[in-house]
Amino acid sequence: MEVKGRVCNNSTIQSEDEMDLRRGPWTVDEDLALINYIANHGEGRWNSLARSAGLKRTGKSCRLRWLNYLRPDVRRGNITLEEQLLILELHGRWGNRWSKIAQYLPGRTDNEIKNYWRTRVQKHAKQLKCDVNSKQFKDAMRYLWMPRLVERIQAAATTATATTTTTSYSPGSATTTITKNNTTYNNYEKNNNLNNNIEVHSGNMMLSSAIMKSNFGVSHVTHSYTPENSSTGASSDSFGTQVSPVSDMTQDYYNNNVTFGGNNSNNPNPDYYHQQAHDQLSFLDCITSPSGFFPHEMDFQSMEPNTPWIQNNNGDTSNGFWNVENMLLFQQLSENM
DNA sequence: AAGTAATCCAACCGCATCACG
DNA sequence: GCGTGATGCGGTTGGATTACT
Repeated sequence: MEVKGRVCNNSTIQSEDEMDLRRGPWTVDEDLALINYIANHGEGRWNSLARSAGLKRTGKSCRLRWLNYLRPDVRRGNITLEEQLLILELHGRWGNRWSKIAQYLPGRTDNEIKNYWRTRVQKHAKQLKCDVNSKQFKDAMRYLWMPRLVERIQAAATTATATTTTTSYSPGSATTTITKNNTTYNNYEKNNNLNNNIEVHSGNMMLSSAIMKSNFGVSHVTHSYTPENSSTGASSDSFGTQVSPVSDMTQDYYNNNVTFGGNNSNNPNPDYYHQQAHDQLSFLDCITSPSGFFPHEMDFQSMEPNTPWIQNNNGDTSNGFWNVENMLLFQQLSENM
């Protein structure tokens, strides 16, 4: 698809390049051009970058493509249960502040989170015939959906085998420790050393661990994690593993064989995780949300994991979450509030 | 197998804010 | 202080894919 650029209303004469701007899906060649240019010159100054790289794209388009797709630390694949839980919680706190929420889900872009919210969460609201921002729906999320997610995370954690990664939680210091292959990493600071393969997010796990501890008496979680094929990695929302349209050279890039700015850094933006570490939610923040995440009256601990309202016929608990029984429970819940 | 509906998500748009001369 | 360009953010769109009939 090739679309001519718009003529500015001030009628200034546009250069040939500006008049020939491309729009629509990016080609592999364009991706490679952008990747190569950023590998050699770094990112920023997107308009001039687009011109210098020989891309007939706007700077905006280049920036978006890089940030949402080509950046090496962009995480592909399903939104995990932990991530779902975190998104629900953080959205309850900040609303549609997608970029802010994305800061707490390393590798996830604001766009991806926004899409998740619009497609999955709003779908549930639609099924309930209520507004996604209504108190009714927020309560349903808080008292039905989120506890169920916690249960499933716990279930996945306890049944996991072949563990390569453990996550522990230290209440006093609000520190999450990740251990992989006998190497220990603390919080985000060393996340970059995980070579983009291990994808445990301490922000998520801190929240999840905290909730598990406070609601289930679990103080230490051992968590097996294989992003594309694990009980927690596979979202109950069924969307397939995405294959990036990349060539061998791009694969080299993903395998960290391309250096950035000649400094051998795998991450073009080394401050990325430091910022997240700096903004990290505290443990108390996590378990004491402004809305009162788990009130004592709600005894989720005693809930049977296989109560009918939790599962549909397929055992799927997300897409089919709002079945008839859920609706009834939801109604009862609404009436009691 | 074919047609249709539903869903997903990459990309675009407009607006707000920031940085700089 | 003002103008301009760059950047960032949230909302929306539309093509591709998947599910359903």
